[in-house]
Amino acid sequence: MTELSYLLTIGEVAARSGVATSALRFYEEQGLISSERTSGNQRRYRRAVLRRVAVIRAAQAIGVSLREIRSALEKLPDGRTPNKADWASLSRGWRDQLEERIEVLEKLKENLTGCIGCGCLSLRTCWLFNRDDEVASRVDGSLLMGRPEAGHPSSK
Amino acid sequence: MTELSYLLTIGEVAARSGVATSALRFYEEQGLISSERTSGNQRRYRRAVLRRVAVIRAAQAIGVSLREIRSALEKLPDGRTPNKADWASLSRGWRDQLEERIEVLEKLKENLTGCIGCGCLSLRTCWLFNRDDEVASRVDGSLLMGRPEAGHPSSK
DNA sequence: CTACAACTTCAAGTATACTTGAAGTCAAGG
DNA sequence: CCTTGACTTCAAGTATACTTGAAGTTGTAG
Repeated sequence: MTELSYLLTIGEVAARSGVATSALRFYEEQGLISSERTSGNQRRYRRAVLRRVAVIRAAQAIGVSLREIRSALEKLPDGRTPNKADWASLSRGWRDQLEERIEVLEKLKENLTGCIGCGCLSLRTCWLFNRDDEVASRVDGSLLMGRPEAGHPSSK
Repeated sequence: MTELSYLLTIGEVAARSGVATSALRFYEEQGLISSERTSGNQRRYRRAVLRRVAVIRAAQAIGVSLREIRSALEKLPDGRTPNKADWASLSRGWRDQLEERIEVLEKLKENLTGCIGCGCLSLRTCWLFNRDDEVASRVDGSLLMGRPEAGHPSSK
């Protein structure tokens, strides 16, 4: 059951995943990945960690925070590396976020393009130049979200 | 030329733009917006600031940093609020970023969907489960970027 | 066996984008 | 005039996601 083959050093994982060693240690500290130790206390990773790191980076690209990623990974029975079925269920949830995110950006793109293309900047049709009052409350709400990261807890 | 009408207080701008007063002061500190002062040292904004704030929030939604937004706005002759033509040139540049961003996310979505739909997780076709070596260097490069915000200056 | 790269921990630093709090001032209604 | 909410500045705090540096240890090639 357990992988017998070759355990990877942190440097190898870094090289193969493209993630800095400091980031890998950070992920471990945050409970996103795990490792075994040699008698001399050095980390040794199972190959599966590469998949796990890939999943983490993919989720990050979607805009999922490390906290959320950890939660999602923790929900896997016995915290194993996502297999086919696990990944399917993980990605289903994240895909919704991703789709929403894409939609927002597409909408924004349409607006940008529209504003340029049709010369609509008559303060009549362009949302950017015509959102003074009614639209105001929507700004924090959903339209301009996309990044729940730094700062703005949306006027908590 | 100059708008005569009614100057807005910071509270009014906050209410109408949906941006907190603290954020507005921060934007001013960062040179993104400007204001006049009353004899009693309180800020008074021209209505045009609402457009400018909208532009800022839109750009942020695309993923442009405040630093970059400021640079872009500074390039406008005499630092005025973007009018039709200005906004066209601003958005042209940002639209490219936006399109790239959308493309990355679309690609990721295809991968997620594909992985779920076709049961391709044979470690053969799925990029997520098959990127160990060759793909590694691409991770920081472009594929998983999208957010140059917090932290990762990509192994500076 | 020795050199040296790669590893270890831990504290502190960095960057972005704000928010919060303290202490005080201003403006407008009653 | 007085109250009160909105405003002022400035320093410090918050959150995320890491990176950097110091000081010491390990693993392996020669």
